[in-house]
Amino acid sequence: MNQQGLNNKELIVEAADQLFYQYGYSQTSFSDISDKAGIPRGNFYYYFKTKDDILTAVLTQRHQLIKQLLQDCENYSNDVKAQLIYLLEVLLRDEENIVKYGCPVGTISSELSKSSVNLQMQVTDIFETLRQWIEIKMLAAGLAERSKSLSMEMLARLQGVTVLANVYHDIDFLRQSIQQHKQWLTDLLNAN
Amino acid sequence: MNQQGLNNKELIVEAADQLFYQYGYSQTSFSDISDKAGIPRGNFYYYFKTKDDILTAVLTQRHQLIKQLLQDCENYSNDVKAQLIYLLEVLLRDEENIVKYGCPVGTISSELSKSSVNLQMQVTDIFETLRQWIEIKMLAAGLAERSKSLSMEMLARLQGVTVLANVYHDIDFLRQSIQQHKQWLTDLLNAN
DNA sequence: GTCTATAGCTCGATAGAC
DNA sequence: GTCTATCGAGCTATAGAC
Repeated sequence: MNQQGLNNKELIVEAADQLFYQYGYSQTSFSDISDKAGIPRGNFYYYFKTKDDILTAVLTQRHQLIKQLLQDCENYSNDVKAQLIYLLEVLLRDEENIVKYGCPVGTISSELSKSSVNLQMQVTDIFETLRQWIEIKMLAAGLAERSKSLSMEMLARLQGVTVLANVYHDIDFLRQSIQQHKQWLTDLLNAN
Repeated sequence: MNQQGLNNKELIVEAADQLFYQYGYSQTSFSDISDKAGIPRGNFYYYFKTKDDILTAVLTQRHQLIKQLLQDCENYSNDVKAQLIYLLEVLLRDEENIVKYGCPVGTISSELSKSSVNLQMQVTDIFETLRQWIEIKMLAAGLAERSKSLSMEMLARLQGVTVLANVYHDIDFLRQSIQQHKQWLTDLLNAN
């Protein structure tokens, strides 16, 4: 256990999580991870058999984080509109990194769609967790027959804004788009 | 010159273009390119000094293709709305590959934002060519003060839809979203 | 211009001492 | 559980014959 209360396995996952986000999965080597985690290379194989196993652990951690954020939204308010708007803020809270490296889930999805089919499915699961939560909220707001397509539309808007903010490294565009998205949600939910 | 009338340099760029799209830049090796192009590895360095030089040539080719597509839109119609709708169709024409590998410009942008800053700028140029063309069309449609933000919004929509179609490998979602996007354009331009 | 051979390096993964 | 040493494969890039 170190100062943050993480054991070696958790230290490896934490270091890998950051490096995979900043440099991409295939561009991150065991040496990079071991340097950052402060754990010798050879030691890794006691905890993980392959590099893919490390990515699986990282993706599981990101999935858990998303579930936690959704729970935070539930705790934040009882009002569906407030919950959805809060989700926006929470997901795009880390503005600087989004502008620099894109969406932590969307970019790894993009990378994996060009190589590993197995791991790609794990990322789809994360999107599906988010999408289903949004769909349920749309249902609760009385938008029954459009709930599925609206959940997809909301995710697509988020991803699109993130990609462009990353392309142009434009934090102002990101902020303005969040405001527009809030307005879209407000119009959508008030009209019902 | 081969059957397609391409010289060796063009053959390399063509093979690299496809492989970078399908497997990503860092995941594509010289061997992969040489196998596909049918040209020995060592021969590459007569045409390109580094792997980055090949990517630069590929990005230049993709940029040229986008410029050609925009010219096709100009030739297709004199009506701004028809031109913008035609652009949508042209950009998302290759449905199968978009669902499998994402946007050829957006995904390389995502990969490069995690590594090379120099090459990233070349991708931003491609986006900027597209965006400026759209902005000019919005201006021509009488949407002067919103033309810049509308051009960004249109690109963001396209990217978002592409990312989600790729995440879910859902070609129907892609098609439905194009229809929605057309409706958005119609409402926007008719209201003015 | 075209090709073979290979240098020099880094990679993911393993073996085995402690 | 922890660590060092290292393997074998693959990588980008180069040298030099033809």
